[in-house]
Amino acid sequence: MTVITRFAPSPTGFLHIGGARTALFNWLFARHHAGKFYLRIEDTDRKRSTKQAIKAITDGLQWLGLSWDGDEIFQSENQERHVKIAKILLDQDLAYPCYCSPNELAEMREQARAKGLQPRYDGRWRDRDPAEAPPGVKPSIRFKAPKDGATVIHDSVQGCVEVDNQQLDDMIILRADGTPTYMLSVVVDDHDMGVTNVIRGDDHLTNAFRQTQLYRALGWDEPTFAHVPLIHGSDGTKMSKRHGSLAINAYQEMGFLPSALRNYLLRLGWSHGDEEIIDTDKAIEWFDLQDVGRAPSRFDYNKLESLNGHYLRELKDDQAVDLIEPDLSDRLRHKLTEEQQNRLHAGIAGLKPRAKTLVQLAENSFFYIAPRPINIESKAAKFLDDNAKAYLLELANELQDVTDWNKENIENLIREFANSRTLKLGLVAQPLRASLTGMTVSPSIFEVMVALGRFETLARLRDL
RNA sequence: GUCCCCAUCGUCUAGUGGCCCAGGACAUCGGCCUCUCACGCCGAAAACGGGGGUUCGAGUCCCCCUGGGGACGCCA
Repeated sequence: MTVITRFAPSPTGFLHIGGARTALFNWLFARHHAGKFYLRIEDTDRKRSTKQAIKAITDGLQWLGLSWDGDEIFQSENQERHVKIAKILLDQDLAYPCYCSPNELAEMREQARAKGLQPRYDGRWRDRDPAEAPPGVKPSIRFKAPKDGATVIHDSVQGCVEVDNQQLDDMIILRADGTPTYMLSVVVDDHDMGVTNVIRGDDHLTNAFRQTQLYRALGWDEPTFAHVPLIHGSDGTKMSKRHGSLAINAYQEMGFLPSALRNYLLRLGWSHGDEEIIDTDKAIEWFDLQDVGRAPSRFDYNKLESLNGHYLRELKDDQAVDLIEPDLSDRLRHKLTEEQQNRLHAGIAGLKPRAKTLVQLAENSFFYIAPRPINIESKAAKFLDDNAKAYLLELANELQDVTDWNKENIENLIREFANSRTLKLGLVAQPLRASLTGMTVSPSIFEVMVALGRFETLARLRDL
């Protein structure tokens, strides 16, 4: 049997970090088993679903590199089918109309809570003659859930979990306006799509029991469930839009790489021995639901950053330049000239290990393309007193005559220059760095000079 | 409140009864490298929530407590 998974977000907001991990796990599981991974947009709540949210979700998945099979599926398009199934349940006396008003229900819940019971529907219309229905009230349709015994699920992550059927009330499957509810729609769609493994957040665990009852009532095979623990914010509670969880594109804007985010998310709740750096091929090869932990985890920005630094260093020089070029030309407010691109390509290798994010990489490389005279940070300016400026000018004159402008020659000349004046190398290098980069921190100053080229180097020195 | 789930360094985790006076990674703190800062390398500090069992032996199994989380919608 081919494995079929699905990611089923509701388009009421952006794709956040928890959703992204759920999608990743579904994707990984399907790819590992050479199965299918579908995207189903759960847009049955038309009031809250938006086009922007759908786009944010698909863009986010694409950016993360999680490609789904076939076209995305819109749950709202299957409504007729959902209603049809509800009718079948009704015909088979597995569902019934309920004429309770929302107020009545609220009261019921309140009373149950007061008595220390789980707030739930008491089933008052379950066996009542519909002839007693109050006039003019459209009923909702409720599923006739088993009253005795217990429902057990064998969850790939949570193991064997059992709940007393008394805890589960008769859920609404069709609203008073005739539209299907989530609980019905998921079951029907998952069945119709042939979903074999439902991998989703832990917050759905209790739903799994109700859904299981529905599968059984319908005589359908149940999928295997896998409820993955949630990702918590730094305070240890569920992440939400107002609480620590950012849209996936926020991570993109902060300069994170999809590869880093995938690796990070994978290791949050899943492990493979002591492995930390896991590329996507390895992830597909190793991923298994058995290795997903049962405890919730907290989001750790530092670790993400560290991983990002790793993947940044692994980038080919050309790729790295391509990735920061849009940012750079924004700062410049024009496209990069060929000369600027050349300097970047020459300097990028020295820049990569010094950045954790693309944003930092762009920031740190700006000095290469900055128009003269370059801006000198105040901390850097402190290195440029009159004394320093004087010997920097002398140095410029010596540099002018270097026959072959390469790192070795430049370094030799500068070391010799410092030696002859009994200056420590740092006393020359720091002012040099300040005048050439405008900063106190940069890659090796000799590399910088090579990347800048002789003309620009001398010009910057003489700008002082 | 009721039900369900969870519990190893600050964080993510390894650990499936003896290999663990608990290993890795991030972060932290030292050191090396060194023209600055990173990278890299070396090293340090840092955890099995508590109490009962079971067993020759428990981080690993059972029970209780405590703590945390999630679910209890005509939302998904």
